[in-house]
Amino acid sequence: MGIYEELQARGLIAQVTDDKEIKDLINNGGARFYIGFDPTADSLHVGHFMALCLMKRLQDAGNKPVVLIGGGTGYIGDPSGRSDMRSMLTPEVIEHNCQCFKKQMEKFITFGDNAAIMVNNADWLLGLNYIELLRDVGACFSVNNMLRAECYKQRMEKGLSFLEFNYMIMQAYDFYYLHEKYGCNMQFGGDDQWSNMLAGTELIRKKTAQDAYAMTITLLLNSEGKKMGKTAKGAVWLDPEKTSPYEFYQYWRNVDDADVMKCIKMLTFLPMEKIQEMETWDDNRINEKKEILAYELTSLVHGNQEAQKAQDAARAIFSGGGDSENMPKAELSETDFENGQIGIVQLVVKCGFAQSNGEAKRLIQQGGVTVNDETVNALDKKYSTDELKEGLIVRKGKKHFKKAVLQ
RNA sequence: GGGUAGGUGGCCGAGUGGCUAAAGGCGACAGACUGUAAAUCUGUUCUCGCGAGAGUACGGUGGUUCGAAUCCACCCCUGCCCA
Repeated sequence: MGIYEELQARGLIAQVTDDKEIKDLINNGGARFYIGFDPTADSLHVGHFMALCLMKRLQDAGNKPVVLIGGGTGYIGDPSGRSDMRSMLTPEVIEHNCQCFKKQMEKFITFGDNAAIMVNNADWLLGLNYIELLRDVGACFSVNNMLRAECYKQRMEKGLSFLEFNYMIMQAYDFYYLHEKYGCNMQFGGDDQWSNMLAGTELIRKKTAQDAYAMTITLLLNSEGKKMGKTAKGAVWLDPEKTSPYEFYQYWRNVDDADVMKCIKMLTFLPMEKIQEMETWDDNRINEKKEILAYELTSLVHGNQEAQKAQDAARAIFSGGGDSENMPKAELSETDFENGQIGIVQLVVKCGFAQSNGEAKRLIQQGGVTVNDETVNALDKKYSTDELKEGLIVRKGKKHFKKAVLQ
């Protein structure tokens, strides 16, 4: 089974410009492909993770990846798949984000002379001359066609600035540039990128009369049709400082029943035979599947050790074992105490279970807070430094645990 | 540039001088039920305060008024129509 067939079997392929050519290209390791990442935040998230996995799969199959960091396109902001206007990022923020991306990716993909390379489109976009670009590239685009693109249609009602409208041209130019400079013949991306990617293949055809290809991967949607990888607090990040390995594990451990197999197929590197076998499993093994999913992904992102720790912690907490060793910790300092005591409200806030005192109080009043397995009802309940030195297991609701410890 | 409709809490959206910290819905959080699932039901959902209460808030800045999300002026942003 070639890589193309594997991607297909995993349900990853959404749209392709030419399935025969692409199959041929990637199955034989003939693709020099690129995927772009816009530096809109200081860490990669699950959406990027899918793209990175795809990159890894293709690299393993002998293809050469080009990681494109959108240091230049970040100045514009992609309107695709968004109903609202993007806020403009400052140059400092963009630069910072680029650096963060780079660090995280280096852990993931093999870079080197004969392996993947990383480029930043700021290097060629920022110095462009407007008039030259208009004559050189702008002439190749039909506004009529652009307006017909799905990604803009949705924005026609809400408003689309010229700045954002140009994103497609910049992305197309990237593809053209990489094609010329690095012989890049393919682009991959999320399905919401389809219009932008097509624009690139067309630009290359017009400028060079050569063919280039594009393929999009299915967006990871849950059974309700919403993008996965989002929590109440925002995205699920790959940076352990922003989303701890335990939280990361728990996110996947808690996906809907209906989404488990899809996630395993699309995100993990488990061999297809194993996955096919899992699909025949009895319904009552659903939790086993979820554990596998969570473990596999945590291990990919944070390493085996962290994955094991997260799994141990989760098992200890939910199956009643007493081991609180690997439980996420909330570390307190002497300054959190008053007269050698800390109130339950402060404790809940310190654990990150509530944003404000008021929220913490509501939680307590609703019976949502448990300390060492005892529901706390009294708002004025206090704990001593001695108790905190021992460590208290604070629980919010059923699933959120922290071990509060005084250092 | 001209005309016109708008900008309200995380989102959608009502409100058009005091009874409005602002209906309703969605989302989120908690409780019950469960399998750390879904669905359902109940409660909560700006900040501080045990509480009475106080503070901040309806694009921005000023103003009118005892009192403004609501009225006026100017500004910023968005849709639509005309140029």
